[in-house]
Amino acid sequence: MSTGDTGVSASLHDHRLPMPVPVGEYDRCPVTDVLRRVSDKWTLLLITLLGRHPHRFNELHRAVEGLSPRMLTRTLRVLESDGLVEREVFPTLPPSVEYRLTPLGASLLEPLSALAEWAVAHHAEIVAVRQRTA
Amino acid sequence: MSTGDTGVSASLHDHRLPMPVPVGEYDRCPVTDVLRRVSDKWTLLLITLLGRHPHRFNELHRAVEGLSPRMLTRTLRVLESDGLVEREVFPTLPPSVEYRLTPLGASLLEPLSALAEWAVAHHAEIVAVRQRTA
DNA sequence: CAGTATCCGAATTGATACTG
DNA sequence: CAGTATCAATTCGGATACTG
Repeated sequence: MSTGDTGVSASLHDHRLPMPVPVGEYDRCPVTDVLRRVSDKWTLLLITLLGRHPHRFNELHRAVEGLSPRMLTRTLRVLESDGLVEREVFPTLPPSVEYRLTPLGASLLEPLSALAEWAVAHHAEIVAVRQRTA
Repeated sequence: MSTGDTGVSASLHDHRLPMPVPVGEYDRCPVTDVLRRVSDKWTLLLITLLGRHPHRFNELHRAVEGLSPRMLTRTLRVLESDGLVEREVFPTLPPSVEYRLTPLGASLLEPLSALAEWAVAHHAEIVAVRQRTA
């Protein structure tokens, strides 16, 4: 890092966003799109759990304290409609539904890990600064 | 990847979060904390721009179409209070204020790039799935 | 079991006008 | 120039009750 200027950031946004960033363009920026998807209240957690093994609906519901069925469904549906999660229905009685990461979803775990490691490494520092500021 | 099970996801959340994830604990999870910070509407964009070179307030304002002074200030203040951005006031007339990434902020560009590359590589696929679902 | 339906409060963002 | 103040609109998320 700090080779002088923008070696790092260049790779962040230089998939031809011109410098004066029109927000219309920016909204279609892949990075923001993905980031905003992944970063709502429950998505990351669900991806992580599904990264371990497939889960049934109520299994997820039980695993995550505070997550209502409404938000669980909503979050899974978005993930599904983005092709990150796969939903399989077993027509048993009572019905059983299994959710698992698609290969695409699984591949996302990798870059997410880089960010996770950064977060783990630097979170204390952030919190410290935050408290000085507070 | 896909060595069998959770090689990837393990590094995501195994800083000792037990499997039944209590949300109280999860809210203090460094990963989510950082993700939620970075992923509001303007933060990533501002970090990216500041990663190129320091900017003055109105320089950022002009650079990002659709960003109101209110949100610009708010976003910068949060970044500052997290120690990712540094604010320097030059007591000229009229006043001039420069924002730049701190070393901590700059170090965040690196993992962000990993995610950015994933996003660039897979965004088309996501969009395609989305449209089939829509 | 696996959801859906409904209602409501909270948080986020935008628009705009004003100030040291 | 670099913000702040105010108000309105939208979106997000929680609680709860109900259904095939």
